[in-house]
Amino acid sequence: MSAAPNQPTAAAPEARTARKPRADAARNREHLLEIAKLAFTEAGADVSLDEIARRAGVGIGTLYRHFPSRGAIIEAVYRREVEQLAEGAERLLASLPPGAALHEWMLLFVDYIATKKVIAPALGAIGAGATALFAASGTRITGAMSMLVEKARASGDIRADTDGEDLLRALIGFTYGNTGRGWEASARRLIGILMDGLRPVNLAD
Amino acid sequence: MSAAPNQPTAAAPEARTARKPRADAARNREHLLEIAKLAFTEAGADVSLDEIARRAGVGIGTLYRHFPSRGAIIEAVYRREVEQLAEGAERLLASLPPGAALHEWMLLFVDYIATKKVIAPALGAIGAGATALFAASGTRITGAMSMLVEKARASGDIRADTDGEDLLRALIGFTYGNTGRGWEASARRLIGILMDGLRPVNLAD
DNA sequence: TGAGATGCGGAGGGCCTCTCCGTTTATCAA
DNA sequence: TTGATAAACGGAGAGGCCCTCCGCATCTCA
Repeated sequence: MSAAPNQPTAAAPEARTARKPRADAARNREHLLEIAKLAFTEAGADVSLDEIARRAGVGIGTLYRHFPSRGAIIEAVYRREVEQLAEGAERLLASLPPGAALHEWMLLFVDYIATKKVIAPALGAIGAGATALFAASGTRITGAMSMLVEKARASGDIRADTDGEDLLRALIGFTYGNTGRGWEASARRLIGILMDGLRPVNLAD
Repeated sequence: MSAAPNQPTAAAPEARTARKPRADAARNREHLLEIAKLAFTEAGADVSLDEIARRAGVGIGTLYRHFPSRGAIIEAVYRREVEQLAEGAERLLASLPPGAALHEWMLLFVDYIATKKVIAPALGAIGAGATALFAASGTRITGAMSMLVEKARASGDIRADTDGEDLLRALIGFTYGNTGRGWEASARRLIGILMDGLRPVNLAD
């Protein structure tokens, strides 16, 4: 390969993502992920990709350029869920008192589990890499939870002896075994009770 | 229930299965399960059913009469694995000293996990009932393990303070997290070490 | 041994995944 | 502003898979 400089003359603004994603392409990609998540949760992990493309209002070719296989789009949806959940912690902390942020974030967690439940089997079928993917997402989520708990303890919104990992285990317990219809409502109720229990001991009472 | 005798005149040999499975049908069913297990473990849980039928040397219609859906055959293979593992405990106890039987059975367990790893994602996709199925199989396996440990303790082949559930947890630990190539060999080595550690304390040493 | 029940095989319909390529559209230099 | 050009779009179609259906073969029992 010769070293022909086929780059543009000026140094392009590299700070975006890679080089220059066309505007419509970025929009379509994001929109596809949004629609795909809805489709997966509503109709199960084996929705046809034709249907996702149709619902998103794009051609099937467009879907396949962005996600070259069924596994790729499932994995992308899952990654996006984890990312949104982790970012949600920071967003909530910026606009709410730490205790309320923790409460809201645990409710977000219920939605996360809802999609994870649907997607996990399909991801498992992909096989290689799925374990590593789950491990990475676990770390990301543990980190978010730790940050929330730390801030809420520092502000005195929750008891000083609260442990982030304990809380995460409780959340998993609230959501994981439940298979019946109302499991999401049940989980939300339990989160409310848990938050009540986390209130610091009030010496004035 | 009234006692209307719609049975054949003589008391038929009911001990087989239900009423009268035709010989060739029973043969085909068993053979299909055997081939299906091989196909699943070799080529993953998404082998085409056409291929399973072809490998088994029967028509696709035959496969579908015995197992009306993809889920049905996967579940049947899994049930058969559990059953063979549980029966293996009794078979081994009948032909070996209890300690050796326990050792051999734990090696069988490695094979069981190997197929379970492949099949679990596909079973998960079936959704309803999968949880109950796993629970039932867990009970069956725990029972087999308890029996083996009890006999081996009674005969003095292993230490008297051995706990069956501990051993099962150890086995799961040996096999579950491992995803790399050589995990089966590793598990077998660990089982050997575990058995060494289970030898009763020899006062004469 | 023969009649009827039971099981077998595989062609084919319908759906799904993924590829390929002509057409459309965004970007950028002049 | 205006072309020129590279990037992205759309959808027809190939190939494969799941499952059904039904005429034929085989087993079972009187």
